[in-house]
Amino acid sequence: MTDRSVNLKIMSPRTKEQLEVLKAEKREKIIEAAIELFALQGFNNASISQLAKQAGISKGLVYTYFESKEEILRAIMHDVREKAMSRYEMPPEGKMTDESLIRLIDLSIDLVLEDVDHIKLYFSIFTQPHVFNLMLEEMWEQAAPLMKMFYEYYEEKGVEDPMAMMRYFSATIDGIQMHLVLDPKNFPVEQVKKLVINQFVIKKEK
Amino acid sequence: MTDRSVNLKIMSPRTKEQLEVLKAEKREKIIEAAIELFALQGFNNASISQLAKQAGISKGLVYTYFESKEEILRAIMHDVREKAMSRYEMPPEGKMTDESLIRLIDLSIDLVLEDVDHIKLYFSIFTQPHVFNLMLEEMWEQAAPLMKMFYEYYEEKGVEDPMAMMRYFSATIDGIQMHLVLDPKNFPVEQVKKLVINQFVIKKEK
Amino acid sequence: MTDRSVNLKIMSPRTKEQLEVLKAEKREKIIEAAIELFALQGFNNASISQLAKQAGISKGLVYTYFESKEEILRAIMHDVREKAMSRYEMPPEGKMTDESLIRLIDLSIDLVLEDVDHIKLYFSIFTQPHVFNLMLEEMWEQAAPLMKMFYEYYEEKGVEDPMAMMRYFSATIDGIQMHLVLDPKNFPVEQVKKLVINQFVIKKEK
Amino acid sequence: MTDRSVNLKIMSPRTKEQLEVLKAEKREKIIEAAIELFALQGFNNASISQLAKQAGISKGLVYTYFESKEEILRAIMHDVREKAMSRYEMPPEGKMTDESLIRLIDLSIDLVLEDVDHIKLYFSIFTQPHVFNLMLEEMWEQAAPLMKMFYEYYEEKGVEDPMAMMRYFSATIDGIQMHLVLDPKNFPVEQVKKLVINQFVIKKEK
DNA sequence: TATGAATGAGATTTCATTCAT
DNA sequence: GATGAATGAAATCTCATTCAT
Repeated sequence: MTDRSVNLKIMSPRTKEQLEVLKAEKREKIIEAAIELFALQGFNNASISQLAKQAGISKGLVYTYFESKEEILRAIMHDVREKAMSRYEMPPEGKMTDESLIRLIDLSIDLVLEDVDHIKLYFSIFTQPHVFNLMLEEMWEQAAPLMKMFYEYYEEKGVEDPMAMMRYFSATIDGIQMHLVLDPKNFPVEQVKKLVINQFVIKKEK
Repeated sequence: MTDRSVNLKIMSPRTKEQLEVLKAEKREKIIEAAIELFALQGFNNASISQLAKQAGISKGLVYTYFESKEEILRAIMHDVREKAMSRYEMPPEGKMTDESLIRLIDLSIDLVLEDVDHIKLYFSIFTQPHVFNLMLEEMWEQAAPLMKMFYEYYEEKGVEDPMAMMRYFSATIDGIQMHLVLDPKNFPVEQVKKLVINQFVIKKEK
Repeated sequence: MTDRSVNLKIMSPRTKEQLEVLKAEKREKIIEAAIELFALQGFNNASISQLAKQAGISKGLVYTYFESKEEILRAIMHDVREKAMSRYEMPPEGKMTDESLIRLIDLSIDLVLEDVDHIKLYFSIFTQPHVFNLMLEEMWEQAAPLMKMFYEYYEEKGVEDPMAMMRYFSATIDGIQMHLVLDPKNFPVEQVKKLVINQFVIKKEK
Repeated sequence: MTDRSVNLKIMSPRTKEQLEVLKAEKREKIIEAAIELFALQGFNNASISQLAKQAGISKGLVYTYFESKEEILRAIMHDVREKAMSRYEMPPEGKMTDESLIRLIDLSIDLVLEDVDHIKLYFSIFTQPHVFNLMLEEMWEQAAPLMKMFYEYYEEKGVEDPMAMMRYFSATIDGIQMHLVLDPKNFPVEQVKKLVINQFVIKKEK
């Protein structure tokens, strides 16, 4: 007991920033472990015990960084979206161009391949009724500006029903992402990319 | 035949046929309740207690009709696929035609609309890691003949990469079904149908 | 419904005795099934469902013949003792003789061999604390006259401590019975019988 | 070093050694409670709830120390045998002597008297069909060397059928132990010991 | 900050017993 | 008498969360 208190005395107090960084790092560690575990076992079937073991810390410590199991989930979901969005450079002046659209298609497929675990989890969580309702609003908020751009893009290209086209496009992308997650090894990524671009990037103006 | 005959009436057990019918009916009742409950709460979060209450029976009785919670799940999944397959008339001689393909597209969308609850459940269950693995094999078995027909269809139409086209098609359909489930009211069904048909039904042979 | 009631009318009513006999027979059938089942699975782990199936009747019918699961147990125990006692011809004038003692030793071993199932059950039930207490009194009542005879027998033979001898004897017999039950095939029955007789039947008066 | 040092004291987790000790102590506490409870109610009829109450802990905690109800049982059985064996000093050079045999007889009776609860439980568990089979093998392994010594002992003493004698002896001891457990207060221990020694310890070589 | 023992609510499942038919 | 669907209490076990250290 005394030994330990002596050790403390010689440790210089950390600055606030250092502490913040440490905290963020440990949070990240827990999230990484959670993604792997939840993706493998499902959210409900994975226990905090397992998570703690996977992260190499104690059960109790998890609750220093997260208030509840659900909060871990929310943090993961947030991260995934954050990461995805940060990679996409929004088209200048809020106007979708052919090039920007092609980049988006590329990215929406590449992101899945780079991180199948995250996305698999994303799908499995996301389709849970209870979770889905929690996130719906936040998603629409994030997606709204992009949707608007699509609409205007197809409108300008003279597509008959730009709204339907936009919906069709986003459904197609989600379908491809889902299939990628379920069977990333055999999916013919490059050929499908070409087919998507062929269909949804409209080269000639009317 | 009046009072006396009443006294003589044997209180006899139900016949086997009666029991069979009653049993099937109650099973159906439980399944219906389960679909609604699981779709609302997710499979894991719904308890047998809740299910029993929803079905208007006692907890214990559930186990007269199903051996475990998982068996209820399997029964539902089986029903969904059964129902879907039973509605699709396979193309004659195992050869996909334009008309047959159009019917398939129609049906794959109509089925969802007719029974959003079932399909929502199907998606939410299906994307659970553990469940997905359980069903993968069974699904491929069912899907294989259809996939073969697609391949041959696109091959004959002179499509450059029939395999990719087939994969693209099935991903697209799944994406649309997912979006339908998530937002059945606002999805522009008919317009999207047209777009799908336009893209995947190839009218002119090369 | 009508058919069956018609059939009833032409069946002549059974006499009371016939009914009694039928009832006793069905009881016996249930008991036989119970012995086999309980001996195999243990009393607690065997369910009434299994018992009914084994006996070839319905669950509900069991309760026409027995008030509870425990009553079945008591009936079995009673039967076992009944059967054992009925085979032993008490010594005349309540005085134990060498011959009578030899017969008793023989019988106490032969009975086990003839019906290992019953006795195995008897041991497994009997050593359950709760059951044991229920039966203790009844057993002493039954055993008391015999014990008295042993005591007088050893007293008359001039044994130093007849009470201890009597206790030793009954413990020995129970030990042998237990071993017989646990391993009836390899136990050297005849030789052990000889050893027991040698020790506990005292040929020469003092 | 006074007030300040108090403030500095880390609320640190217990060291591994401390935990090990505490854990072992609590395990022992649970086992003690289990023995008492199981001996009183029987293994099957005693519930984990009752056990937890008896041990003064929560239901859940039982599962921190034991994986299942059965494991508690195995732990008890193991302890009983362990304790019994540890008290018996095996005869030197693996050769049974008169003195060693007398000590064994003494011990096999004294052990029961010292710990009727354990042994009562042992009998009640042990005669359960399912449990008995689980333990048979382990028991024979433990008993085999002793049995061999008995055989050789009686062989050397010129006993006619050493195998039968050995079987007879072990059955007798078990019978006595059983009777001791059932009625420890009135059993004439010392006198019966003498009778056993008289019979099974053979003083004169042929 | 870090630990993991402890809690207690709740989940799934079993089963003796009842009762309408 | 005979059936087995139905009940409901209770059993075993799990786990998110708390808290003393």
